[in-house]
Amino acid sequence: MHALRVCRGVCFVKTMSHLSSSRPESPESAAYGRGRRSPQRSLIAQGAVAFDGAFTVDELLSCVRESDAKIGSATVYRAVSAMVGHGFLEAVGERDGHALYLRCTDDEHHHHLVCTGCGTVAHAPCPLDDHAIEQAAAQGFVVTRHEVNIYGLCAQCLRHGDAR
Amino acid sequence: MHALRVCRGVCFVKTMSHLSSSRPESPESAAYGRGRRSPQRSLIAQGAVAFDGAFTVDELLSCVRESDAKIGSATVYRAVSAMVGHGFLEAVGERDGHALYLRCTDDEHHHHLVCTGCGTVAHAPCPLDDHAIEQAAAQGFVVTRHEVNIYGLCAQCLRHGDAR
DNA sequence: GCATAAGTGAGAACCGTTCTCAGTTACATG
DNA sequence: CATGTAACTGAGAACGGTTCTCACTTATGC
Repeated sequence: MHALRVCRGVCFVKTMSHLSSSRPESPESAAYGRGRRSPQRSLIAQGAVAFDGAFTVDELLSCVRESDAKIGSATVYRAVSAMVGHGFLEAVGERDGHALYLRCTDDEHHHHLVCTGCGTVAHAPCPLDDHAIEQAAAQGFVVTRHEVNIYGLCAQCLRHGDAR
Repeated sequence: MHALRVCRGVCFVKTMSHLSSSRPESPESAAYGRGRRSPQRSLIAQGAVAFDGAFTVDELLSCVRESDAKIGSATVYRAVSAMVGHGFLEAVGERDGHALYLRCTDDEHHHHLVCTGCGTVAHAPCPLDDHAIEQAAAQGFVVTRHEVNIYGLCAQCLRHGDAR
């Protein structure tokens, strides 16, 4: 696998042998399920894993283009939406009108606190506790879906004052 | 222009004498602050108040067009964003890619549970309690902004099964 | 191999929203 | 009341992130 370069402070040189390809239980099957494998989708999954914070499709695209300059944006959009569909990626809000995505390996349900400076992510417990759900029920509602997007600044960005 | 949807069951015929106009402390000053009054903005504020749930700009536009067929969509977008700026309206998520807005008179900080069937809204306490903020701080973050969008079905829509 | 269905790349289309621009109008001021 | 001016309006163009289309390629099961 070719070394992909830095994307938003993420060093991409980590060896990713565990992602190599066509192995029955590779992370790629986690990313795309029973879908077909392609070199492009491999690169895209690797790119997603290499970020250790939230990223936009644009950022992922630039990352991936360092390895394959001809990759199309539609391909990345399709791959991202497939990965979201398989629970490999998660949507975590937006920045300047661009959707933010995140690879999170923690299985337990929780939310994310995204640094608007650098995309670094911290975990936040799901605030929709029993009390909140009961309260909704008391008003006759059944909760079907919720989004909790929390934005802030990480310690490092606070020091440098580079909020976005 | 784009397909306009039915006014989501809100009847606009309610008399709104309290909103009439040019009164020093009318709700319109709450809607637009020190901005100039215009018949269009009056209608738009009245329309926003007439909905008793969440609505999209499109829906508000159709509503307002029943009183003034020539009103432009840009005018409604501008008025809505002015009202959001003055805290008269609140953004409460989206439905099918259309932003949802809400007139909420409760001053205390809280969130909203939007029925995806009819737009009816229930209150939900802000889940970002001290514990969550402390937990963020422990990870070096300062929280600057949060969005909590909760979607569900109200009792009535549950009965009729008309989820969207 | 071979068939075929899934994936790809380029670029057009989509569509909610914002911008531009010329015309109108509310309103402060005298 | 007249007047100046800055805010507002309406029409339509532009914007921009995302999705769709279509012809082509290719992974994969048989």
